[in-house]
Amino acid sequence: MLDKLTDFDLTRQEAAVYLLLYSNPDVTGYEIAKLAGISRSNAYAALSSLTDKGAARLLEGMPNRYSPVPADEFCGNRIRRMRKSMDIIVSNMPDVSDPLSEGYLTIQGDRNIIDTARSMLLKAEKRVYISVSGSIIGHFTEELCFLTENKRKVVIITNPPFDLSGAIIYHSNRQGNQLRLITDSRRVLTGDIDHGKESTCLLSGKRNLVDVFKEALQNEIKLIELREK
Amino acid sequence: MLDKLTDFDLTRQEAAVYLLLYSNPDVTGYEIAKLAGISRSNAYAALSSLTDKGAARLLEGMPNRYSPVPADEFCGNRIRRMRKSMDIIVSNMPDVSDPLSEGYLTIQGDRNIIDTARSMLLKAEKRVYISVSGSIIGHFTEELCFLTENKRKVVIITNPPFDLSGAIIYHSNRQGNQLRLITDSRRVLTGDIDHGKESTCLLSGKRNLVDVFKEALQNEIKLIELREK
DNA sequence: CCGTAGTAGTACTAAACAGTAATACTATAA
DNA sequence: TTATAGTATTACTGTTTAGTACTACTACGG
Repeated sequence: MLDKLTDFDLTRQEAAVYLLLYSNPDVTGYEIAKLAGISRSNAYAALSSLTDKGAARLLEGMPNRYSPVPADEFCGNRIRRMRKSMDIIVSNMPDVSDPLSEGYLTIQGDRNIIDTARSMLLKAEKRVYISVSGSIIGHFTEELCFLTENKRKVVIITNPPFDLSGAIIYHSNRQGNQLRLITDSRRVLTGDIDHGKESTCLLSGKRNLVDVFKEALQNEIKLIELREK
Repeated sequence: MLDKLTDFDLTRQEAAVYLLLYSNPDVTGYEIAKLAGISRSNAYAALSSLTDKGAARLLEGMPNRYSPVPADEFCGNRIRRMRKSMDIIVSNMPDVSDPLSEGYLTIQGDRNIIDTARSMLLKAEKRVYISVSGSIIGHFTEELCFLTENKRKVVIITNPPFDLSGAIIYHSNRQGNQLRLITDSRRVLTGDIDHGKESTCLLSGKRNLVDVFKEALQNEIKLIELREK
């Protein structure tokens, strides 16, 4: 929980104080210091900072008391502000040329790989082939639904149980943690995944590489079909 | 622009490097150091960090080259992650008791005041009275639209020109930067605004205070109506 | 072949700043 | 006298920024 709150620009101590406010609304700085086991100077500093950041409210009086701003409100405000910043950034950025047809980009870490795959899926215009284990496919449920709802051809190879209305699904008792994703026969993302920060994938738009992986996936599908007879 | 990017967990140096990648895709760390006027050790550190954070991609080769992740993708990923964190935080938080009927909360800073007002507006179930200058009313356009679309009674007192379909609007050549907001005859937010961090407002649910401000607003409306005859 | 210049990358040190931890002090209320 | 309330200050640790030093490689001219 503290970690999640640090995503919203709070220091660990501020996050701890915020959580304390939640279970003890209308407290004084002195009480917070005692509850948190931190010095009063830090408690007052944290409360002041929380108030500035819109996570707490001051009930002025003698003594001053503090209340938390509801988490959905505080977090929602922060996210909305970031959306605005994003709009400003995106509208001020030039278009970036697409490097994918020139070579091979290395994507490291599960998080970045999953983010990259999501982005590819959302930008797909015609068809998508994805082959990945059951533990990973769940990350893409929303994007795959979006695609099937928008009449893209979606072919999925994964472990049972997995179902998705509108998609063509091949069940395979695949071992190992490999990801293969092809979108619009133009981009491929492939490599190992589910190894935390150590996962490494390759992202490319090179036509020959795409063709090689398309053929590999088609062969995988044929083998599954043969096995089902 | 650097400031906006620091909202997305980049240091200022990383943000500067990211912007450089945008105008110079497929560069080496050595080139980045020269363009940014920073030491090569910092350039490599920044590029490594940007790659970890999902803002840049590595084109492995001799030498290594780097490309930016498109800003909408990078920022979108970050915001999505924060939404997830928000969901976790919100679902793990107990309901917080409402302190508003007990006293007077102090809200400081334009940003927090506007955020608080937005929250009050979105939670309004029946009617809203708001009196504020034209330079501020624009912050609430979206929320006010939402209210009128959802059949809440919305009464607005502000400077011309301002219009909103479905709301009752009284034009007033008001001076000074005062905000008065009453929602559902139960909550009031009032004080000065448009003074940056120095603005201070009071937020309360005390019935007598709400009644006093309701009467004050009704009087303001009567005066405007008389003037228009 | 050697020397020079430029490129590529990493290891290390240092200053400034931020976050955390703590002490000391003043003032007030119970 | 004790507890509460709040601020000022110092110290330590970690991060960010700035920089130096070093090794290794490539290209080019003499």
